[in-house]
Amino acid sequence: MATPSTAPEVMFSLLGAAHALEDRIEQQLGQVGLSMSKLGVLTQLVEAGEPLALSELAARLSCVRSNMTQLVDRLEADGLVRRVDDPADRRSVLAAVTRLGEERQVAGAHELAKVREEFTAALPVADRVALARALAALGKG
Amino acid sequence: MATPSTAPEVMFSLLGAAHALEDRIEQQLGQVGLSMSKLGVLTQLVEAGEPLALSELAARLSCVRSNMTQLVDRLEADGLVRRVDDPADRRSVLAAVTRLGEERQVAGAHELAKVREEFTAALPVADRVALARALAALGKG
DNA sequence: CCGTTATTGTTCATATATGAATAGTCCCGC
DNA sequence: GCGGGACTATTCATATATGAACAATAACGG
Repeated sequence: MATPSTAPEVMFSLLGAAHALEDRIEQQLGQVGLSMSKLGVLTQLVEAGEPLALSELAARLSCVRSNMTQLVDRLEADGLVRRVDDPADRRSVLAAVTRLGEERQVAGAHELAKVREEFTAALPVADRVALARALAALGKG
Repeated sequence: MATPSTAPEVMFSLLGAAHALEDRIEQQLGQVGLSMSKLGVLTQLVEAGEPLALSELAARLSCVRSNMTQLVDRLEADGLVRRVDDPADRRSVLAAVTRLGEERQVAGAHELAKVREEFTAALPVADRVALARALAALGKG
């Protein structure tokens, strides 16, 4: 017989594991004065290699625009990003990463890589493959 | 050769899947005027069968006490919970579930069960077992 | 062209969460 | 007994997130 009683438990295990992982990432990023949200914005800007509209950032990071307004407010207060007028569209406001922002992004990515290594180390290869497959199945469903 | 490039991806897949699942749960609970947090408190109170101190609730739900203060504020405003003095300890404040709160807890648990069924249906048995094993490995690490 | 529609960022209200600071209360060692 | 340390809930500041309402601007159809 299978283990029917594990079904509900697994869902909560998934939520719990993700929560713990998030806490771990936030803690690690906190060491360089970043959060997952802030690093996400900086990384998008660095990868794009040019200023992006707040609207575009919100779309890429899957959040609403009002959230990006506040996030960029805080990043600007931190000196990691600058608001720039969009010459092509007067409605639009672009976020440009600063020199300090670029440096911080590198530092943040490094901290994130550490957590990724921890994660990988804690998970035997067979389990990692199985986890990937299971999550893929969930994503399709 | 293994698939080294999947390692980082899996970590983010896990976060993404958990995020999507949480959104789904919140959406479903929203139909009966609840959130995960609120349902968590109500369920603890119903299962305990007696009023619990806010401190105890915070411990059981793994959050800080100031969060519980606010959560119980909102639950009280919703009429789902009542603050009661603890006769045995004047520092303590107990949360007592109301009749309406009990009814709502049942409704919320029902909505949650629906999501659990969806979850189970989206995940082939083999994947569910593999997922459980992988999450267990993560928890131990 | 010009009016309708869509888009953009911001503001506000709200929900959830943390952590520091505070006031009240309890309890233990002496 | 009582004084100091531990525990209680609350308040405040802050971070993150959503969604509604709004003003400015763009874009498009006729």
